[in-house]
This record gives sequence, structure tokens and C-alpha cells, in this order.
Amino acid sequence: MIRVLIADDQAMIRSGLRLILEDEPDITVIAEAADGVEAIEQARRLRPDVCLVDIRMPRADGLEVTRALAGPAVPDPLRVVVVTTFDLDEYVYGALRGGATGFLLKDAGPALLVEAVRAAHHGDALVSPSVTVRLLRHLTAPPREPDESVRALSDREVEVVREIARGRTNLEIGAELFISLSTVKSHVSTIQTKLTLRNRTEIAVWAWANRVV
Amino acid sequence: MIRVLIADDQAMIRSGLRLILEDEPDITVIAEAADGVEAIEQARRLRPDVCLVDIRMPRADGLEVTRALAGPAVPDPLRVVVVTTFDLDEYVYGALRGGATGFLLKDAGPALLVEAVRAAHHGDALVSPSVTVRLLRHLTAPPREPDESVRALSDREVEVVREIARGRTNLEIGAELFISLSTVKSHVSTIQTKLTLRNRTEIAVWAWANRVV
DNA sequence: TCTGCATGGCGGCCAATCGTGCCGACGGCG
DNA sequence: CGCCGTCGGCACGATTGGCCGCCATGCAGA
Repeated sequence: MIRVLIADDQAMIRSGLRLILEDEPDITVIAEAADGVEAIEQARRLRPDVCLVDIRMPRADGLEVTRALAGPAVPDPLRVVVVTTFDLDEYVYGALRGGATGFLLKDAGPALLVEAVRAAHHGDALVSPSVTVRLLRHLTAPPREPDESVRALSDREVEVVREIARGRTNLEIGAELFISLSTVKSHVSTIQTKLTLRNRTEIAVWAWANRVV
Repeated sequence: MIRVLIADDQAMIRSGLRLILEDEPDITVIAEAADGVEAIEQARRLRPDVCLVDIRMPRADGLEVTRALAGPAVPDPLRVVVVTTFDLDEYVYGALRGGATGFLLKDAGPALLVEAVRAAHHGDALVSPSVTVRLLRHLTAPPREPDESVRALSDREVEVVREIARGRTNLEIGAELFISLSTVKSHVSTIQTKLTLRNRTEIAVWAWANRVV
């Protein structure tokens, strides 16, 4: 049986969530909290398997509650699923960085709510599809095309950039690529003019900022 | 009505998926494919709202199918939900980079399957909770604690590191922090000895690699 | 075919910057 | 009191960056 704590300042929402969850044979709601501080106290006392936490709450908002119950510094963290009406990016990242094991929008539908609770109980994380799609863009968009400027570089120059971005000196790069010191230097020079960078550190920074690494 | 194409080489799985989906009033399965090439052809011809694609298939695997139907180069991409038994990282990243609008493990349960199809139809993405939890680790793990070595640095030294990581020269750093060139240089030296790095580029690399930036 | 042009490799020269060592000074803290 | 961090100075050599050349290759267009 999965023991759930519900934290939301609106009684209507609380009973709605409770109705949905109590309908499932493997889930039981053991407590409700109407604000953040209460949520933290109840959770610490009862240690539910899963905490369903709204973002907007008095006294302590959902992000604070999440950090208090599941943050990186907490000795043995609880499973927290954050629920909200607003899918603002700050909320999402705040919640997930704060240790949340799930992020649900209130328009997600009962099935996802139930699945999110079950997943959280397993230690897995269910994130609302509309939020996930944005997270994925951040995660996979990096295949951004060469940024226009990488195209300006020849293959060999890109190799040199990569070496610089690993902290190699010109001499080491020469040894690595089997070319002489002077060749390396001329490559570095052309790289600098092509990218309008002033020194090798800027090249390294550029490489890291543009995922060339 | 959401029109779905099912692609899986095992007939048993196909009919299982079909049974689950046909149970929903808003979903209909319009075609099945037993291998990757067939899946691509059918999808291009019928243009279903959502394609449910297994990873392991003959002739063309699920990743190739995904890229062919939803890849970045495809003019108007279809919605593809990748289904697999194995949650290998290569599969996950391959699928999501390939343009998948969902990633499901076969042990996910019917509810998630249905929700994944609905989400995909909306243009959203549902990812299996057990996979999501790993993705989030990659996304939010960066809160790795100071790596032991940052602690070794004084506040002032960290400032200098940050400036170096932006490509600034010592003189510029001095102007930025209102200290003299020689002070900057002594800071840089101590930073190098503390972190056992050999030059400023390595400091910049270290900063980026350790999210100090 | 000859002629550009880009790429890659090599060298020298010189000035600026960087890296290092070694020095002294001050203030806060155990 | 000594230690440590912060700040500053000076000198030296190493490294880098800018600016010249030179040569070979390969590819596209006149």
C-alpha cells in the first residue's frame, strides 16, 4: 500500500486528489496539509511513501517543501511529486533540482496522477508530457547546427580547437597531431581571426559554450 | 479520433498493444508493420497521428524509423513514440535525438501507453518514469557539490577562476576586480598549485567542466 | 591546360602576455 | 603568537599571438 500525503492550500483540490487516489486499491491518503510548513511537519512525522505537493502555498511554497524533504542535503529524502497549474520553467527546474521525483500539471488527468504516485514510490519520476517536451528540447537541442561559425573552421582547425579546449599547450598539440609547433601556432592564429577571439582561453571557452569540446 | 500505427516484429506484442489502444474510445489503430522498412512505408502513406515503434526490428530498427519519420531533416515530421524492453541509454538518447515524441518501456503498463499516445498526439512527450529519472540525473545532477577542490579555493580565487573562464586576461581581471596585475597573477598562481593545473586554459576548462563558470 | 583559391604544413621574428619564484605587508582568527 | 588569506612588487624565462614569408596538394572555373 502506497501511503500518500497531499499538500495544497485549496480544500477542493485536496479532496479531488484524494478521491482520485483513494480509488486505487494500492494507494491510500494518510494525511493532508494546507500550507508548506504544515506539509513539512506532517511529512517528517508520518514519513509517507509519496508527498504530493502544490507549488503555490502559504508559509512555504512547494519548492521550499521539496528542498526540505527531498533536497540534496536531506539525510534520507522522501519522494516528492510536485503538482501545479502553471508550467513555468522556473518551477520545473526548481522542483527537479530540489529533488522532486515527479512534476505534474493539474490538467494532466487522473491516470497520470496515479501513475506518477506509483512511479515516485518506485523511485522513478513521471513528468507531465507537456513539460517533458520542453525538457527534451533543452536536453537534445544541443545538436544545434554548427552555429554558423564552426562551419568557417576547417577540419584540422576544429581538431586544434578541441585540443585547446582540453587545456593542451601548442607544443603538446603538435605532438598529439604530429605537426610542428609553428603549424599549430598558425592554426591557432587563423582560428582566432575566423572566430574573432583574442586568446586561446577564449577559444577554449568558445568550444565549451558551443558544445564543440 | 487518434489514428495510430503499430510497428513491432512480434505479432503477439502488436496485438497486445492493439487491444489496449482499441479499448480507448478516442484511439484507433489504423495499421500494423512487422519491420522497419514496412513501418516507414506505411507511415508515409497513411500519415497516422502517432506511430508506436519498437526499437528491435528487422530491416530497419526503431531508431532509423524514428529518424526517417521524425528526424530534424524531415519536412513535416510525424509523432513517434518509441517502445522497447531495454532502457539502454543509447536507445533513449538515440530515440529522443532522432525526434521521438515519447519513450516507453514495455513494462510501463497500459495506462502509460494510452497517455503516451494522447500526449504524442498533442505534440507533447511522455517518457517512462524509470527512464525519466535517469534523464533528470543528467539534467540536474550538475548540483554536484564543490568537487572537494573548489573548497580549497578562497572566495577571491573563485572570482578569478570565473573571470578566467570567461576568457579575460590578467590585466582585464585586475580592472574588473579593482586589484593590480601582480595580485591577479599571484591569485592565478595559487589557483594553479591548489588545483594542480598548468596554465590558465586548464583553469578555464576546469571551471567549465565543474560548472563553476 | 592554366589559374586561381583554399587547405595544410613549415619557418622566423618580435612583442605581449603568462607562469613562476621570491620578496614584503597587513588584518583576522585560532 | 603564528597561520592564512589578501594584496602588492620585481625579475626571469616560457609561452603565446601577430605578422611576415615559403611550399605542396587538390579542386573548381576560365
